[in-house]
Amino acid sequence: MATTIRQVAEAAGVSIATASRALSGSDAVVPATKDRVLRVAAALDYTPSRLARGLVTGTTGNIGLIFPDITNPFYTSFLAEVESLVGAHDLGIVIGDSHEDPDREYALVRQMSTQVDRLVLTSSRLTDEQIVAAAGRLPIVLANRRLGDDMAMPPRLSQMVIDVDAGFTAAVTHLYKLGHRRLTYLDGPARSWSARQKRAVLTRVCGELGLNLTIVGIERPDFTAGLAAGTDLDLDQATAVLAFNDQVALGVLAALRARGIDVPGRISVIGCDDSLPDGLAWPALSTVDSSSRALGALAAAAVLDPESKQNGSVPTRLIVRRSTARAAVDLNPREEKTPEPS
Amino acid sequence: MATTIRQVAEAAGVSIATASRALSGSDAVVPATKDRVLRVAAALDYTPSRLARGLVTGTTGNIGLIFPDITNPFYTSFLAEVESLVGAHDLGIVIGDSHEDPDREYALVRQMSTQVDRLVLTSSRLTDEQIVAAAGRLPIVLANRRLGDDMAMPPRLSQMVIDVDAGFTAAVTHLYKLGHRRLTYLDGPARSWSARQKRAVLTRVCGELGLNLTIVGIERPDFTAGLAAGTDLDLDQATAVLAFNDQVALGVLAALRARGIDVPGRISVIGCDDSLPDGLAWPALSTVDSSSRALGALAAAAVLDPESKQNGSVPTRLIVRRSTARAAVDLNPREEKTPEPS
DNA sequence: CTGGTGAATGAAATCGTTTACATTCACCTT
DNA sequence: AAGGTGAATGTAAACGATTTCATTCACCAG
Repeated sequence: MATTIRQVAEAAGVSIATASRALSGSDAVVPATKDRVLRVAAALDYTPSRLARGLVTGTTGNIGLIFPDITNPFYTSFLAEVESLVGAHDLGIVIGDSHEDPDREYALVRQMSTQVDRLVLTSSRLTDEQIVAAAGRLPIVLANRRLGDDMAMPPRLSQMVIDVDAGFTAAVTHLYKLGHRRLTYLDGPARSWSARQKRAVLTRVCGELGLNLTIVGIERPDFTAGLAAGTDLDLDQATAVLAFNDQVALGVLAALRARGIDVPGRISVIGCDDSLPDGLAWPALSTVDSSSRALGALAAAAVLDPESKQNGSVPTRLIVRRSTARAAVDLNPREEKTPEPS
Repeated sequence: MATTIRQVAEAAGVSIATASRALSGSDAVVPATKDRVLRVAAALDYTPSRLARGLVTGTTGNIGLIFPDITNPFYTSFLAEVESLVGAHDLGIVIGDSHEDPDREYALVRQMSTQVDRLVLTSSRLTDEQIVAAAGRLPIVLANRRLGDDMAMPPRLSQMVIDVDAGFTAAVTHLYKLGHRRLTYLDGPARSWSARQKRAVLTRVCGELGLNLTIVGIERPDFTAGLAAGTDLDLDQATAVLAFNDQVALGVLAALRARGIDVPGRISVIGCDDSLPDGLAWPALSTVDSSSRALGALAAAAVLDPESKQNGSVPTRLIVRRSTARAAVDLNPREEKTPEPS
C-alpha cells in the first residue's frame, strides 16, 4: 500500500541505492539526480519505513517510557517534559504503564527493548537484579530510583533522583520552630523507592529534634486518598500534617475545610512537589519543591546524550506559603497530660 | 547483542522455520521439539524483534495516539483510559504531541504511519483533506472531531465525538429557569472543533431563550487562564459564567473567592467535563458531564475492533451541584437602565 | 595514446522474522 | 510390496530499508 523506496527509485530512474543516498542527503550524489529523486519522493508522498530502517541500522529512533501509573499527575507532567525535550529531535515516544505490577513492568521492558533505543523507567518497581538485567538489553535511565549501594553499577545505566533530604529536613525544622511537636505523615506507595527515602529522612530528622511522628499509609497518593485521610485525621494526635505529595495535601485541605477546621490556625499542612498552579489551593499550600518536570528534564538529557553523566539529582527546598503557622496548642502534651496552670 | 531466533534454532538443533513455528505456538510441530525450543529460548532470554516481525507481517502490534497538548488533563485522562483498555492486549502505545501545530501533527502522522497499525487523532487540528489523506495511509480513529458533512467519508475512518448539545442546552435552560439573563462563556481554543460545537449550541440556545451571551476567548483552557478570566470578570455584565472545561471553571472559582465574591450567591458558575474528584472544587461545581474517559473508551473500542461501527458519540448531561443558584439581580437590566420603582 | 584516478552509480548482502513451498519419511491401503 | 498420504521439518524468498563493494566513465597526466 504505502510507497516504498523501490517505487521512488524506479520512478526516478535510479537504483535503490542512489535513491537511498539522495534521501538521506549525506552521501555523494550529483545535484541533478538528487533533485529528481527528492521531487519524485515528494510527489509519491514517500515516507521511509522506520521498521526497515531500524532493522538494518540497529537504531529505531524511538525512546521508551515506563510508568507505574500514568493516571498520577507526577508522571504525566514528567511525560510532558520529556516529550517536549525529546520530541523536538524527531524521536518517537513509546509508553507503557505497569499498573504497579513488577511482572508487567518487566514484560514491558522486554517488549520495548526491541523497538526503542533507550528506555526510561520511572519509579521502577523492579528488583535491582531485574534492572541490571534490563540494562544488559539496552541503555536504561532510571528516574526516581537508585540501585542499592551494594549493587555493581552496570554501564549503560543512568540514575536520576530527587534528593528529598534538604527539603524534608527544612520542612520539619520549619514546623519545629513554629512550635509543632506532633506531626502526622501521610505516606506514599509501599513499594516506592522515593516513599522509602522520604520516610527515612522524616524519621531521622524527627528523631533528632524530638518530634513525635505518626506515619499513616494510604493506598494511592491522590486527592481522594488525601480527602479520606483528612476526614479521619485525629486532631489530638498532631498539630501538623505532611503529605507525600500535593494531591494528597489538597485532599487534606478539602477535608479540613469541610470539617470546618481552620488551616493554618488549628493545624498546619505541607505538601510535596510544588505541582499546583498558583491559587488552586486554599490557603496557598506550603510545599517541598521537588518537581517531576525537573526530573523529566534530567531524564531527557540523559536519554538524548548517552555520554552525559550517569548520576543526577534534583535538589529540593521548602516553599513556605500560607498553610503553615505557629502551633496553637501546648508543646509536649504527652508529658503533660493535665493542663498546666496558667 | 540481543539473541536472535537463529541462535535459538542452532542451540535447539532445528531450523529457523521450526523455531519460529514452535515459538508462535500455532503451527504443527511435534511436542518434543517444541518443548526443546521453548526451553532453549527461555534459557537464552530470547525476545522476538518486533521490528523484523512487523516488516514481514505488515502489522506492528502498536497503536498511535496524537494529542494537541499532552499537558491538558483532558488528554491525559483520555490516554489513561485508552492505555488501560488497549495495553491489556499486548499492544504497544506510541504517542505524539503536536503542540497545536497542524504541520507538526501531519509530520507525526507520517512518522507514525510506518510503525503503528492504527492511529488515534484527538481533537485534530488538521484540515478535513489532510485527515482523509492520513486515512489513506492507515486506519484512523478521530476522537473529538468530525469531518464536515460535505466530505466524502473514507473507509478506515472512525469518528468519536462528544455530543454537547443535550448538556449545554440543559445548562443554559437551568440558568434561565433560575432567572439568569446574562451569561458569560469562557471559550476554548480557536482551532478546536469541539470549541466550535459548544459555541454554536450556546449561541443557538441563548438566542432561543433570549439570554444575553458574552463570549470571551482565552488562550489555553487551563486553571491559570480561568483565574485570569475570573479576576477580570465584570459582574455587571453577567450573573452566570459557563466555562469551556472544569479547569477553567476551577480558576474562576479561585479568582472569585480571592475577590470575596460569593458563589453561587452573587454569581453562578458551570464547568464542563465532570473531571474533578469529589470535593476538589469549593463550592462543589455544577458541570456538563462530558467525560474524556468515556471518549477514550469509545476510541479504544474502535481501535481494538476495526469492524466496529465507525461513528460513536458520548452523550452529555447537566450535573447540578452547589455552584449555581437563583439570580440575585434584576432580570433585564439592559431594558431597564433606571431602577424600577419598588 | 594509455593508464591511473576519483566521482557517480549500481549490485548485492544484510538486518530478524514469517511463510510459501519443497523435502523427507513413516505408515497405511490395496 | 508399491504407491499414495500426510505430518514434521527444512529451504529459501520476502518485507524495506542501509551500506559495502564493485563497476562505469570522464578526465587528466605522462
